[in-house]
Amino acid sequence: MNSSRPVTIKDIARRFRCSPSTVSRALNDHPAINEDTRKNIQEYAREVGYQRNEVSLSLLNKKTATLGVVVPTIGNYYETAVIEGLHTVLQPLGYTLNICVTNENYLLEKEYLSKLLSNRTEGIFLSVSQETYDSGYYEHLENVIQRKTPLIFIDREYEDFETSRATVDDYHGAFAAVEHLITIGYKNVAHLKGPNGLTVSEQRFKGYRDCLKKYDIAIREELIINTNFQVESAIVPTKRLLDLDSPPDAIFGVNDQVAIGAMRVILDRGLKIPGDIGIVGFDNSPISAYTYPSLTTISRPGRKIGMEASRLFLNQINASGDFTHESIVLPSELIIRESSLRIS
Amino acid sequence: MNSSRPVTIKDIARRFRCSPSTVSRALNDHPAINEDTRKNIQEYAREVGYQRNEVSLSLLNKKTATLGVVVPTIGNYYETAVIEGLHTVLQPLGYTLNICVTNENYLLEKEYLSKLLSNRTEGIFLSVSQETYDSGYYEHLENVIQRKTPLIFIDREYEDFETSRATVDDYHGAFAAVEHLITIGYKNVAHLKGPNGLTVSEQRFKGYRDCLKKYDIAIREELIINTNFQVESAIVPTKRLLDLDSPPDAIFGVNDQVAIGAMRVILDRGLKIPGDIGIVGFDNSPISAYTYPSLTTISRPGRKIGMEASRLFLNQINASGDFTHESIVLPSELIIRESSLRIS
DNA sequence: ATATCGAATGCAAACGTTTGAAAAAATTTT
DNA sequence: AAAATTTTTTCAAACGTTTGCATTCGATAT
Repeated sequence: MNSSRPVTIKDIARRFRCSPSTVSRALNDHPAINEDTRKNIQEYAREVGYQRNEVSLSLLNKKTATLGVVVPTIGNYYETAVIEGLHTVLQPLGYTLNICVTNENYLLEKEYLSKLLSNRTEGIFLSVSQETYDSGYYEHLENVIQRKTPLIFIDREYEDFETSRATVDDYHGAFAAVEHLITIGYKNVAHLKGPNGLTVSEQRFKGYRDCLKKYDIAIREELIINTNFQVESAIVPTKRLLDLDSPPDAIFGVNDQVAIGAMRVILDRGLKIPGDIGIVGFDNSPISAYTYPSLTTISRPGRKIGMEASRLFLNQINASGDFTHESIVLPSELIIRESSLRIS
Repeated sequence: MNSSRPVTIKDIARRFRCSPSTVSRALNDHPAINEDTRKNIQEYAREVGYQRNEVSLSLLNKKTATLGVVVPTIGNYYETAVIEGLHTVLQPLGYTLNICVTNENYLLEKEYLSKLLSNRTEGIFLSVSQETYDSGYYEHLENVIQRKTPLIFIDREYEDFETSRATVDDYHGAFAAVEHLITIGYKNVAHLKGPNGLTVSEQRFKGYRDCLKKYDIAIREELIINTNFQVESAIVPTKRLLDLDSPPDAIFGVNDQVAIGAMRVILDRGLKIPGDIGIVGFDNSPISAYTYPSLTTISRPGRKIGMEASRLFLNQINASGDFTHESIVLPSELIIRESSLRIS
């Protein structure tokens, strides 16, 4: 078919019987170009819809103005908030964000990173996939480091790597959540944990565990059950909790989704929230304020994380020699709502 | 600093005192290359972490294997499902998806499209922003058409453009939602409408309106109030509905978020769902099955839309001359849950 | 020894753009 | 009118890779 090759600077040069350099300069308002020439060329270019081939420029300047954002999922509120934060800072600086979703899949993550490097991406924001965590392979990351492509870890990270990173203080958030439940009188706090191995899951679990320790409450293994962050994954675990001989009187969910799933099961059993069972989630997703009952939760400043991560990246590329990596940990905050208001 | 320029084919050629062509062929397993040469070069390349510069290849072949996905937002379940669908089909074919979020902003949309064209993106999936709709400007789209870059509309579209498009049957979905409410006995169905002007909003509104017509129910303007798809935006409108002299006994929300917001207000007033007021949402978002009460809704096959859109794109680029654009409309389906189970 | 052949490698152009330096053209000064 | 100066344009190289064609080098057949 009429494939209609995009018009190039050479095409325009031919049309005006001049050299490509002249056209290039004319289009870029170079002062050495005659006023008339400039006008004519610019007008013609607009007419025929000329558009600079950025690919050739990227090759020439070794700059692509493209950044990779590699995340396990974009299904949750938090991730989209992070992306929005990155976008807020970086888009105005002319960067294009290349968003890659790994679905928690190691091979896909590896492929994406390789592709980003091949495409000469100028920086990569990475929240590693669960499979990567599990497998412990990380050569694909060493590749990035070797290329000196700035790599910023978001949330999840390998402790072994020396890079900048931005995370939310999951540990203290979780601690605060559980402490809140305990101080208002709940005695048996269960935890619907995230997938094992992920920093996010483990940090929140640690917060849960250490808080119980602080209040001299023995940890009951049967009160800790895994979920996968999805609302559905909370159903069976919650039922199991309720079916225990000595069921919990409070549940700390690894995130809001899981907490909402748990609430549903509890209400279905005819139990009262927060009367019989108190619930706390994590994320402060928009919906959490409007569930019935509304959900006590821990804020998780995704947008801010994105903006901080951007800052870390910019620091790194603007560094002059004496650069050291930075670790930003943003605080998370307890937001008390109905699901944990024990009527005392 | 040590900027560590990535190693190129020329570097390798120098090292082996051979020409770049030989290196290129060796790396690509060209049969004319001596077995030893090939092995040595490949091994060395692996050692030094050589990685093909895809930018130069893009320039040479005029192929970027990159597709643009321009959407107003990625905050909702639906959009992420669409992206997942696109991804499912196109990632295995080697395409990189460049996801651009316009925040419903015309200028940003324009800028993104221009950038995608400049970067020689091979196709664009577009769900136009609200501002674009409102303003009626669409030169930025003509630009894409002129370049013959395949343009696939998702959900929202300009009727004036001749392109392929994939949409969900919002009209009949909305119709079914309202019909469901009416047939089980609700008499005064309100509608929390989406922003004016958007296809999605208007189609659902039309479904609402036409269904009332079918059952000879007069349309009461005061029962139709705008929201912006966000859960918060349903609060004030719902209160206004409940404060009417003759309040509705059912509400059809433009999406699940809005419906959930409405439910919350209604429950806060001490009214029963579905006893006093029936609720139907739209999207069948994961959370809708686990709200309390669970939400009757209309399914919206985002993943499928993404896959269909991919198919349309592939059809277009593989077409041999006699290509005509296609419009796919996927059905949406009523999913009955507790929020509309009137106890009769 | 020479022609013939096959294998292995090199040359050069191409993709589209920018840019320093050189060249050409136009203008001003002497 | 020639020289000097300024303005405008062109040349050529560069970015990294691929690829058709030519070349080189041995080896084999005559």
